[in-house]
Amino acid sequence: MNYWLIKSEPSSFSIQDLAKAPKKTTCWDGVRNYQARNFMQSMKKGDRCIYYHSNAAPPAAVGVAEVVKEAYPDHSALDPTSHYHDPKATDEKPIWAMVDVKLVSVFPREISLEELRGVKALAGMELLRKGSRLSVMPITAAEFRTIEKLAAKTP
DNA sequence: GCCAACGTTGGC
DNA sequence: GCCAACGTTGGC
Repeated sequence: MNYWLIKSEPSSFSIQDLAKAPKKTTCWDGVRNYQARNFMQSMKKGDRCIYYHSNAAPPAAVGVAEVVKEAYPDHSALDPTSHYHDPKATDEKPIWAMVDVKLVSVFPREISLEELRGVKALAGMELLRKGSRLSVMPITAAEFRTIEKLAAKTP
């Protein structure tokens, strides 16, 4: 099993939205970055993802989701009315991919970016690199567990 | 293949 | 709203 961190802007789709979604599941569409797409394509069913709120006040790790469907074409790229439409995408070459993720848990408290930065065991995470903009990134099992433990205890 | 211009991300 | 960092585009 592999571990990942996935970003979403709560104003567009928050973890609370995921909790309210049918079967608490959503397709992770709209990824338009090749590196992030490639990471998504290597996701396996059962992999766990830290759900992270970007562009939030404060930006924070807010819960855990599970991959329930492996990469398949992102149909929003083919939809001219979609905000995520990509004119270069075709049925034969959809270019972009998405996975389905299901909510596992909403953390009892959010762990802000500021707090994450203060944790030594997390110092190697891509998320904390200056200028990091990747919306899907791998993390280690140790990092995943560290974040889970942080969420469970009061600061 | 270089690189300037531009658009986007995301923290603050 | 600002702006730094980055990715993409397109002229050459």
